[in-house]
Amino acid sequence: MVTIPSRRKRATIHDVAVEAGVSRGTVSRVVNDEPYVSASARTAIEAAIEKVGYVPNNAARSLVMQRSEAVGFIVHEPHSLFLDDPNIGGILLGANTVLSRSDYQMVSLVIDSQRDTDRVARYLSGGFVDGVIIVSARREDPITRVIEKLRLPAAFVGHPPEQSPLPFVGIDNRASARAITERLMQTGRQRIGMVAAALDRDSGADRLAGFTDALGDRFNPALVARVPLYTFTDGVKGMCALLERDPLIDGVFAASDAVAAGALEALRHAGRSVPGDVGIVGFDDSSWALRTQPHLSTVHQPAFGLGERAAECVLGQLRGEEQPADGILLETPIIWRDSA
Amino acid sequence: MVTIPSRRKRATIHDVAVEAGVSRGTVSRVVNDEPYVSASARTAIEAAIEKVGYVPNNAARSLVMQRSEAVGFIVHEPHSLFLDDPNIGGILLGANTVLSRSDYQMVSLVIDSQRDTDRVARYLSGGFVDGVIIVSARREDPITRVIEKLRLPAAFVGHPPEQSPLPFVGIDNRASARAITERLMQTGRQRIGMVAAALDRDSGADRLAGFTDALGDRFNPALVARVPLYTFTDGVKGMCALLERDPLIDGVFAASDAVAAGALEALRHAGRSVPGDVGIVGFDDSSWALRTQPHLSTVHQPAFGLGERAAECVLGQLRGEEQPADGILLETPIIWRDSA
DNA sequence: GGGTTTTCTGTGAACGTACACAGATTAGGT
DNA sequence: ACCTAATCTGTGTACGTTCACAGAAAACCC
Repeated sequence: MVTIPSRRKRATIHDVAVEAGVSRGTVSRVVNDEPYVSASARTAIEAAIEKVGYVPNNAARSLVMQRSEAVGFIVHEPHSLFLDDPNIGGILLGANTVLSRSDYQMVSLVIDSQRDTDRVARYLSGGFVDGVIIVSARREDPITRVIEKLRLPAAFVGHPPEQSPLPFVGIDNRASARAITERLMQTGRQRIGMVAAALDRDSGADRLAGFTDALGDRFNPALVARVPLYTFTDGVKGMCALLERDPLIDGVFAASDAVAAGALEALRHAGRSVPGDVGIVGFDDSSWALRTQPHLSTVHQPAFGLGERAAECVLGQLRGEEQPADGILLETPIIWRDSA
Repeated sequence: MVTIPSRRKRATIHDVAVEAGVSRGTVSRVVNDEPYVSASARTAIEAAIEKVGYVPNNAARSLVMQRSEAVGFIVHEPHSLFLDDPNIGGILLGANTVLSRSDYQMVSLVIDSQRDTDRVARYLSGGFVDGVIIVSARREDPITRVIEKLRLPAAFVGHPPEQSPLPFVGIDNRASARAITERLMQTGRQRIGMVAAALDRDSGADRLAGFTDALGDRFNPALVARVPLYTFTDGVKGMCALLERDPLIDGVFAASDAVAAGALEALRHAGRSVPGDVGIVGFDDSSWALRTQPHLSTVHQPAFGLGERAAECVLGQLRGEEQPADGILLETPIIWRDSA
């Protein structure tokens, strides 16, 4: 009868040591290429590693080293973020680029339910990551408490959580909204409205605030349509509402590019030309901006840069450097295209 | 002089034991809520855990348990996938949903460079994950070899890697392309062309093959425009090429919804009406499909379902169940809207 | 050739947990 | 009151590394 070695155990550093006729210590030195190992020992060990198919066990390593060389990238509310938010991919890649350069493994953790929250909290607590980057749409995030309690090096991206000492990297939504609204006013529009979205989030509220800042005395509360989400369909609805309230409206600031695309659709339906009858500007400079006809004038959101800076912030903390208590705000250039 | 406990060491199970006046074993039983522990001990231990702020160390646990309760989700070529591929988010959420239900932590690993490939390979080797789901656009993926060598439970999603025994979950691109082309033919179109994209990938090549299958004798090689990527801009280019070759073209199968959106743009520019002059169908049923005017008739790709099945496949292997050697193909219903 | 430095190697302890085992206590049935 | 069974608890070992330390060997200098 033949015994089937259905699942052979993984080779350990000890197996390599006996195979090469040396001690564990010497093998360890070769694996982490430290000095003070003879040429003969080195070649023997390398051959042995190849022969037994040795790969170091990270769990054991991070247990004794007290670190994992990994940084978590937490995405909360993925339904809205992954499927609608065009920035998330850029942030992710920016963060990965920086972490990769320092040989940190980025692991993204998706939180999609209460169960996920608990599990991710356990994961973070368990020493599987040395730091964490959080992209959250929520003002108050239960995972924030866990991170604070663990004193885990962290960085928020997008906008800061309420009442949290954690550092963050973001953009100045209010100033950017003000800037692009002023630019729209300079085109000579007289009746400017806004489709404001996601007012329950900092970003949404700030964009509306920037809009009113820009209009000053000329602000007309009736020309603000409020919709729940940064989506195409909410853009359609919001624009329809504005047209009903003022058929002569000639300028619109949409809270996001997706909203702007929806507004464009509503205007087309209503027989208005853009930018002829109505000038419209968006926010994000996402892939939406070039998919519409005409292309959108919008505020560029430096997604990749946000990811990079967040990663640098976490790496800095890992190196023991003190980080600025205030958040970092990145520049948001205005991209002027054809829609206004 | 006051000593500042700048970074207090994390409490261990041993600290809890001392605090509660019991042994490590009993604490362990409480933490993993096993039976055979008295009510008094339990309350004392729970209080002690709270007091010293104990959180179990996963690295130590997975070292002794020889498993990590985590499954990797590898995304290769994120530039094209995250930013253009509308399916990735759905796959990710589907996989997470299933894994979450079994209390597995899903960790996504992004491969964006050679350096990343090596690091991810080390990460997988190191015992940080018990299994892996791979979403790759590449036919030949270096990470595949690593996984095979490690005998790590795995599942490919999208389409199978070449010459690999690893199980996969996907759709039948060829049959789906054939089906929707036939549906387009049934609308009475006489001169049907295709904007074929990404012919270096299985999906791209299969979609073209399905198209020629459907046309049979009526296939006209001149009416196939080949473009490199599944993108909007390539769609514009491809459609322009088709219009040049046959100005009377009245039906188009676009290799993806993004390509179809580009084609629509080109047709609008050329003054053709859709679906009046030209009928057009896409592939993916992505968010593009409802953003265009008119909405796209397309092949629905069950992204969420693909993720679910891939996760189930990996979980099955972890439970020791034998998996079907052949891949699993999911249904792809045709969604008929206004563009044809 | 003796002493000092440099290079190389092996050993034991530690990291924080789970688990098997043994021992102690309590409960249950005659 | 005794025996058996059930319940509860503590101890030692193992998981696979890294690191400090102690020696051994080689190299170098007067």
